[in-house]
Amino acid sequence: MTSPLDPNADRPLFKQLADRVREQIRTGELPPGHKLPSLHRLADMYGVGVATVEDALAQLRGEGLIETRKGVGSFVLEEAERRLVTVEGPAFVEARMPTPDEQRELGLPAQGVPVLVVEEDGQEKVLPANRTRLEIPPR
Amino acid sequence: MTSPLDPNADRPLFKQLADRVREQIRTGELPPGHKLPSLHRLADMYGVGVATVEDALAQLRGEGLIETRKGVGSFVLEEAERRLVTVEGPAFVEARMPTPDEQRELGLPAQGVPVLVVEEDGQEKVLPANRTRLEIPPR
DNA sequence: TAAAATTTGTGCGTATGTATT
DNA sequence: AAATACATACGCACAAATTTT
Repeated sequence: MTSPLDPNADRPLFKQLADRVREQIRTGELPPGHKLPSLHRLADMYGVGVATVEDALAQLRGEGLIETRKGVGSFVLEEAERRLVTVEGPAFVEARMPTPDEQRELGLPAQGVPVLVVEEDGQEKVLPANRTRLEIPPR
Repeated sequence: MTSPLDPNADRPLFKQLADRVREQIRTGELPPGHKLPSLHRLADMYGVGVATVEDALAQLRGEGLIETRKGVGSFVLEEAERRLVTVEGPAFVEARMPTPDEQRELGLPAQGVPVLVVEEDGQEKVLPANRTRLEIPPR
C-alpha cells in the first residue's frame, strides 16, 4: 500500500511525492507510456493539495521523466530511439540545457531534456540528448 | 524603460517575465554574479503577483541560468571553470538530467544542470556538465 | 547577544481559462 | 453540450535562512 506522506519530515511534501513517483518509474511499476492518475486524484490519494501535486510533477518534468499533455494527463516518457552520431575527432563535446528556441526547433518535450554540443571542423552541432548517442571510434 | 507585460498576450505572464530576464542575461545587462531584485520587488516592477515571479524564476533555474539562495536572493550564474576530460575512444557519450542523488554528490545547483555520461572501458563515468568539456583527440 | 527585517520556500485555496474527451 | 483535466494567476499564512539593526 501507499504509506502516507509525512508533513513533519525535513523534506517538503512535493519532493516526497516526486520521490515516490520517481521510484515507481525506476522500478518499472509505472512503465513508459503509462498514464499517471489525475492531479485531483493524486491529491486525494496522498492527502495533499492539488497545487502540491503540480509542484511534484513539475519536478519530474524537469528531470525529463514525464510529459504532461493539457486536458489529457501526464505520461511516463517513452524511451526515444537514439541516433548514433560518430565523432571522429579532433572535437570538443559539452552539454547544457536548450534555449526555448532550440526546444521548438529540436522538438523537445517542454522541459527536462538537455542538448549535446559538438564542436568539430570548426563548426558547432546542437543535438537533442534524448535521441542521440555519441560514438567515439577506436584510435 | 521596462515596458509592462501583456496580460492578454498568448504567452503566459510568467513566461513573458522569464523572457525579459533571460534577454537581460544574454545581453550582459545582468552580468554573471549579479543579484536579481527580490521577488516582491520584481512583482511590483512588472505588476504581477509574487507567485508569478516565482514561476518565472523557476523557469530560469530550470535552464541553468540563475541560482537561488534561500533568504538571500537569486543570482546570475557564474561561468564555472571547466575541466578538460580526454576521451580516447572507443567510447559512447550521452547526456541527461541528474537524479537528486547525483545533484548532491556532484555539487550541482538545485536544478538546470545536466550530466555527461561517458562509457569507456566497460565502465560509466557521470560528469557535471557545467564543469566539464570533453576532448576527443585526433585519430 | 538579541531582535527585527528581509527574502525565499512551502502549502493551500480559489477563480478563470484552455484543451481534450 | 457537458464533463474532465491541466494551466495560469493571485492571495494568504507560516516556516526557514540570512542579513541588518
